[in-house]
Amino acid sequence: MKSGGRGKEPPVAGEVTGKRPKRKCLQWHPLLSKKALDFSEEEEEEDEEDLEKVQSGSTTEEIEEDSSEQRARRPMNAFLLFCKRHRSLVRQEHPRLDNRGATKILADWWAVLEPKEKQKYTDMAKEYKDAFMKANPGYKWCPTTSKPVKTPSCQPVGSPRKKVWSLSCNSPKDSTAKKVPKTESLPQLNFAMADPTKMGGLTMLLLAGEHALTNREVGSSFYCPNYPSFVLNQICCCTFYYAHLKLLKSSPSSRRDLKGPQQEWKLTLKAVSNLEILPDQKQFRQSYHQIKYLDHGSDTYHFPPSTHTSALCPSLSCVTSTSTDAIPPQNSCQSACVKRKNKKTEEADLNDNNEIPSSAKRISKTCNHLESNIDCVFSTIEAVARGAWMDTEDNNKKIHTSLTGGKSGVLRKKTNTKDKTVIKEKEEKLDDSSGLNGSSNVEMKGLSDINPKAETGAANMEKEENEKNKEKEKPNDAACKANPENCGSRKSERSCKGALYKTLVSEGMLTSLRANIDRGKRGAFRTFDHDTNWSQDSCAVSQIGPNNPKKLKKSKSKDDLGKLEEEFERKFNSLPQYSPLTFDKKGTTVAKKRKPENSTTQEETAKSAKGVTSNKGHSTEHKRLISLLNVQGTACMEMLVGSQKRKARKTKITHLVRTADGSVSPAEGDRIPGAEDAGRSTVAQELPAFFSLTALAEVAAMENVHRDQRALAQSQKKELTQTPVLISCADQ
DNA sequence: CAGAATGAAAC
DNA sequence: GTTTCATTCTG
Repeated sequence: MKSGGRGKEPPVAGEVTGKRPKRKCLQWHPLLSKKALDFSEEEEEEDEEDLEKVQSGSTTEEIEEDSSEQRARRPMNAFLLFCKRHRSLVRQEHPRLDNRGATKILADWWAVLEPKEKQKYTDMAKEYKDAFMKANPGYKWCPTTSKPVKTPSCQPVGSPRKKVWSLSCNSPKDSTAKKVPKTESLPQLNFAMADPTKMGGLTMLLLAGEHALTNREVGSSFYCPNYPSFVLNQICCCTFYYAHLKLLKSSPSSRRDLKGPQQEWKLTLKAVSNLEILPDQKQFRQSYHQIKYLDHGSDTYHFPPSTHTSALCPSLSCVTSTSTDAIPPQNSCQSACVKRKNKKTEEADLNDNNEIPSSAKRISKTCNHLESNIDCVFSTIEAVARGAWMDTEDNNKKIHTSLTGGKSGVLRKKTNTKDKTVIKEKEEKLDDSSGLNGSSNVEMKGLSDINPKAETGAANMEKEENEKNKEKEKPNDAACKANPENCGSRKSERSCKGALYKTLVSEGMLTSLRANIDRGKRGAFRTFDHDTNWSQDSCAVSQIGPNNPKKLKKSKSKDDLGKLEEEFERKFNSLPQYSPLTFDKKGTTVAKKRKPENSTTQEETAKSAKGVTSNKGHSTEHKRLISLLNVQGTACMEMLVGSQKRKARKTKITHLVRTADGSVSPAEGDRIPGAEDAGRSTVAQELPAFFSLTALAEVAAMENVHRDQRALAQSQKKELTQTPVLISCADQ
């Protein structure tokens, strides 16, 4: 029954039931519309040229006038802007929270935000919308049913996730359009650009990815299908190491004792497998930065030639030791390949081995800062692994087929990113033809100056990494493009790098990656730097941007576009970024009983109930969970007051009947007014006692009864282990 | 790919 | 009133 809901149906199904057909919208791009430039009254000449260039550059056939308008993606509303701006913060604050949980928190934050504070966002959203509407005069938010729908694949410009925006260039503060010097031509904001403050470790990633490709013959286990992320982690440990060896090797004081990739690979394996567990936070951090230095190619740090391995070991050992027990010195990857399914099972196994109650252990683990650090590396590595692996797959049909039956984790990414990758390749070309090549890099560099104060030297290193990377990319770039057939399937190192990077960006990997790194950092000195950090952070982040970037631009014709993108980016970045503390305070004042992790708890609540009811009975499991819910019942009821959640769709509501004992049971046609709102703010006051969490849980469960089965299995499994952790975290 | 949220627009 | 779809990204 939910099928008609928000799930994106194939756009082709023109007339399903009575509902509007869903269509895939193309990201709106000013270049898609002749009118694109209208909104900024004066300055369009040069842009027009660029426009034509680009349009002719792309395969023009797919851009029909009307379809382009129809396809354009909606501009973000204020809340979405807010989300985009703050999601990473939420994720920093709640590292264990999944994205949906983060969204909930964001909603809560948004809810407690004062109108004045929201204003900037609403203003900007309005600007976006206005600009958008000018560019797409007849744009229909919800496309009319009759229009023919095109396949999603025919997106002319840009990847699904890479957006270029255009809007009038007034600052967010002056909501009245047209304050800005019109010399600023069409401003464009590439909204999907990775947050410049989160671009760290790129070179590292790219090198790793490179290695994954170039050395796959050597490490034959690379071909292992069904690669669990754990194994990918392993691989990337090696990759990591290799990358740095390589760097060492190429340094002036190059060491000649390594001959060829084979030996290097062996050395890497050996190094990785012989590591000891060194869960020392300081050491880890140190090593981490050492690696960065290395990666960065800085001369300021030299490993003693004979001890470089041990110098690098700590970080590696941290990674490997968390992810696995001792690895056999040889064939570590191969053995690992069949060993474990994923990181989580992995953890479980570890816990079992140690005979520590898993919940207890998790609790302590969760609160362990060291884990944050490790996690951040894990994330990094995993991101690399996925990207690299994907590229490898792209590049090699053999692999592709072998992987087809692979595990969902890997596969998902693959399929998900594949067409995107193709599109991006296209886009890349397009950028070239329009002379835009490198603009993003330039922008990145410029924007990378916008570092929050929290950023330390590491950030600077990363900034420089970006520069370096920019230069590194060029030569191979040409090589890639020389071969037209390469588009869509990777053939060169560079394209792999590029694809890896782009994949990371498009998937938000870099953001989360960097967020993870920050998370690690923050975790390390959270106690003392938290407050000060955030107190100035909000606006400090924003202001720095505008100055530097301009100088960094070298390309002339793309200067405008680059500038514009930059302008948009700046604008977005200039949106206030509120400290989690702010919301905590607000939260306590607005809703007294709000708990830090309430959203999570609720989510878990629903999850748990969902999983349980599939059993059709009130198992002990069920009882446990219900009681667990009731324990927090009061608090949760209070918590619900704070946020104003959207009413559930009627079609999604399983109607409820209140029974004599006050519990709620589902019934088909007989809904008590307000029952559907049991979880909503307004009703909470009116029905304080009747709708216990048990009831809510059941409601949630009933509403989800028809949902996919695999989620059930998953949640059933997970809730058992994770619920206690979440609760405990709420208290910390 | 679903989904978590809010909001704008179109039914 | 209801539905769609913008955002992100985990499961």
